[in-house]
Amino acid sequence: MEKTGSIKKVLGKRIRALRLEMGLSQEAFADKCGIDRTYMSGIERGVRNPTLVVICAIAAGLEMDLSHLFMFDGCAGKDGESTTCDS
Amino acid sequence: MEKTGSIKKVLGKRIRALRLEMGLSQEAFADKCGIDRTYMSGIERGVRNPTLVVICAIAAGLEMDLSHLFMFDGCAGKDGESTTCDS
DNA sequence: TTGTGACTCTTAGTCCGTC
DNA sequence: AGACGGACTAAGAGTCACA
Repeated sequence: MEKTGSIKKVLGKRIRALRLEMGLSQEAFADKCGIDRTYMSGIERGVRNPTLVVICAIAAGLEMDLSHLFMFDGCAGKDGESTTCDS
Repeated sequence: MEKTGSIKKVLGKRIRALRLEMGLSQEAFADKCGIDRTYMSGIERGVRNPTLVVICAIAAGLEMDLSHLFMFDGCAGKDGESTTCDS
């Protein structure tokens, strides 16, 4: 395990960007997700490796679908080419 | 934490369905993803709570994008309504 | 307002089996 | 082929004080 060293960072950046779009502080957002502030900090910085249920809670806090949360860049131009994981 | 009791089951079913589409056995697929046979069994049955990197490894094993892995049903009919987590 | 190290407790994840 | 259990090690969950 622990190839895929970057997915955590990529997701963290994505979460942070989305949080900022909502105009929430880390603390306010963490609270909304039911997660500790410092834990959220670690996730955004990509140093934590959250589990499915935590990711799901974050998606809920973002009021967003899980599939949308993982649309990092090439959201949906054609069909099958966007974020094939592991950078 | 541990609301969202069903996301694990939903994802597990999705993974199993996709694996079967590929015509792989649980063991062969687990091997392809680089994770343990029994662990994969638990994930498919929804009793395990895999981490981001494991989910990513599975997506890679499915030769599929993470965002696509989480498109459970209403893939993209309208816009914002498909799998808003936590059933 | 956020980053970070350290900490406890739980669980992710592996490996051995049996049914 | 896959469900399920036990035992184990590594790592995540969740929290704190402090910068």
